Amino acid sequence: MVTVTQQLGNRLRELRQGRGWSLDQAAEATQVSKAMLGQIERGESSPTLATLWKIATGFRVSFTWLVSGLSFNPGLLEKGERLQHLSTTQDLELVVRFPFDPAVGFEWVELTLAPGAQSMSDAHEPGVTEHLLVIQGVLELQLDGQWHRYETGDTVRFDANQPHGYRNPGPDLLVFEDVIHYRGV
Amino acid sequence: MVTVTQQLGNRLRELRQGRGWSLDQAAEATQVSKAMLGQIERGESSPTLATLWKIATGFRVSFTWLVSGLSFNPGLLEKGERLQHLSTTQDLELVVRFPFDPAVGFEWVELTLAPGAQSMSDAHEPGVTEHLLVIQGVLELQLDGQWHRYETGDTVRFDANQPHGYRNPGPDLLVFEDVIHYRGV
DNA sequence: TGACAACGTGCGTTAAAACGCACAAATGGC
DNA sequence: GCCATTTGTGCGTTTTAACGCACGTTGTCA
Repeated sequence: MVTVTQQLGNRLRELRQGRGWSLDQAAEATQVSKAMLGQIERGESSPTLATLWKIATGFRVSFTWLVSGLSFNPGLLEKGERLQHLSTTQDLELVVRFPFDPAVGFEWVELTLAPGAQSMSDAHEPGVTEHLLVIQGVLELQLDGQWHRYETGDTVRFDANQPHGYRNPGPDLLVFEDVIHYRGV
Repeated sequence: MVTVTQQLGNRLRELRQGRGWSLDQAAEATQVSKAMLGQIERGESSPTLATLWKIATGFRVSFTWLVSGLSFNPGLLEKGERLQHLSTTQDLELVVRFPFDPAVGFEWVELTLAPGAQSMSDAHEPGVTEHLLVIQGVLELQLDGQWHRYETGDTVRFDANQPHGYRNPGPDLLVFEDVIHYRGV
């Protein structure tokens, strides 16, 4: 598990050593104490926006360049390590397979609906696209006020910027995967 | 004088209100307390990298998008407001006309050398370019081990990724402007 | 118009970023 | 081999980010 602060630390250390600067020199150039710079390089501190800006300025590097490329990198996932049961009612279960990660721009959830269960959703913001894959049972999806039927193995993609809903007509359990992509990149 | 934190605050408030979210909703989505979100929006707080990341994640927006476009904006400069005398020896003076700003990628300094004074500089990092304009006196510039002569009104641009030096052959005072551009954008 | 809920801000507390200083290891002459 | 300097880390203090709670305001519906 490599955290964002560690990534930034590595990047900063490479930048500094690539120029042959000592922590003292970097501290003078950036007006950030060398103790703090050392902690940031070691990933022991989560710098504020102000200090990030001072670092970028001191190194004559654009702020965007300094922080670009940072990504939430969970590394290899242990089996089921990050499963999160967000909401559990009697007839609906939502499991987060992969939580949202700004680096990839989507989240992956799995929904399980008991026979007869129904889940309605209001319109999301523009630019949100859902990708569904039915794993088990039968899914009925409402779009434009009309219900569409999908069976095991079927896939469907739709713009979530509209009211929509899922239901399980039964008689079996319904399980489907949902990869939700958000626009902001 | 619009600070970086204020810019971020405005951006965040637009993002939140554009979605019709309350501070409570945003706090639940981002796992950042609404008091903190309020302070950030008002530009009263300089959030850490970790909270910036949580905000981007909660809003389903890439981190880069959230912080891109931030720029150091000093607004209209009062006459001589930001003059900084960085080093003052007997025969050399350096005045910072415009400190480095990541938004534009350069800094503007003015150097004054007494007659006979000389200043040698090691190679900078690759991608650094200096632009000189002689205001007063005669400048001699060393490049590739060879001295070149420039008089009042002359201009010269060179790659600073090499040892170079300035000297004033006299007999008058030498004054020249130096716009130093750095690559990282 | 009064009651109620929702919204944003202020306040006191806690956790942690940031600083200055000093120490230990590494480096480099002479 | 020894001394002087430099480089990075650890420590105690100060500053401030971040939190939970409560208050004043605003708008809405009965």
